[in-house]
Amino acid sequence: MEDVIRSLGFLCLGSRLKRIGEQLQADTQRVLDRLEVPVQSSQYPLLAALDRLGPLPVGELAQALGFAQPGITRSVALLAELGLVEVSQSNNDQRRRIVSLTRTGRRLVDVAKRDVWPRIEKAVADLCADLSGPLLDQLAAIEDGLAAAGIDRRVRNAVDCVQ
Amino acid sequence: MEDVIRSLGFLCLGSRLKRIGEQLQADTQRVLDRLEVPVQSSQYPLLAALDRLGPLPVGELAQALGFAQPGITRSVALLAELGLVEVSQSNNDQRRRIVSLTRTGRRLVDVAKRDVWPRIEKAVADLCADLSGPLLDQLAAIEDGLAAAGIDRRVRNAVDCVQ
DNA sequence: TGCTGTTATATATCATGTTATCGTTTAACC
DNA sequence: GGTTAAACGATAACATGATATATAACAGCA
Repeated sequence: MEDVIRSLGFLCLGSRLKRIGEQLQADTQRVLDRLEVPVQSSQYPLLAALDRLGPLPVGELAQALGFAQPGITRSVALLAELGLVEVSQSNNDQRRRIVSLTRTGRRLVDVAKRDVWPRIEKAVADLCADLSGPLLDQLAAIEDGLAAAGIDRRVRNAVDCVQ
Repeated sequence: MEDVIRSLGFLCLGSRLKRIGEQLQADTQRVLDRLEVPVQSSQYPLLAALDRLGPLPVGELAQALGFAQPGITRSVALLAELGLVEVSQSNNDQRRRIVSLTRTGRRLVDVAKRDVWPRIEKAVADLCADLSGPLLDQLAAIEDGLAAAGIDRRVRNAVDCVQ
């Protein structure tokens, strides 16, 4: 059956990018599920931002991640519920709420940086390794590659290899 | 301020693709809003699929578009409410519900194909025209291009040019 | 000092994708 | 032919993005 989104080319590029992005997130989620980490894959960018940049107020976190502020507020509330981040009032400006990693969050990030993120990054990099040429061709190659073996399977294969 | 998603490269490729896709859809939506077309940009792929492939049951529509079936069921209900598609029972299989364009839907698609889609496609194609090289570089160029002038502005410029 | 406008965050609501599951219809097989 | 399995689509519940707007705190100036 014809893949209409693919056939339509540039006209539906937005839908297509979202579709690929969602598959990547879902695959990554399966990797995390197997490792029994209690965080959704979509929350990791926020943790990584705090790791890289240190404690930040909500607005700057939104800016650093390129998402709208209400989404960040929600993510922060969720991660605070899990005990991974905490929020403190700014001293000199009562409006600002500074988000920082808790001790638990710090530990999770350190473990992830050491054991998990490199594997995922490598699997995605492999998927995109030999790509060249026009964008639409590269996207098609990624879709085909994911259909052949998702990120979770690529990570698992690499892990199995080590063991 | 550092763009963390961009800095993380392949690790956050999923989030990044979704982010770009959403901006493209939002820009396209603004073009449609100006033209006072009563359909969300994300519904056009479904209409285009019916246009290309003819009447289809829900499941095959989902397959052709590469989305999960419940999303298609919802979109079809929405477009039926707007009078753009209609649903009829299959003769030989009472489970299948065949979706087809109504006369109004047909007219909308014909107008869009003639007047709207080519402009959007051209604006997106221009945005991606000179790209080459590794995927992440191309994505960065697209993000920069969209920040400089979104799809809606590129379409408007082209239209203004004609007038 | 008190009014006014701006900024930072929270909340409400919507859009659009997902998985899991249910009821109905069909098909397969003894 | 009747039981069992599979297929189709609807529904429920959730995830994660958006926009619009309300609330509270700050800043500037008469």
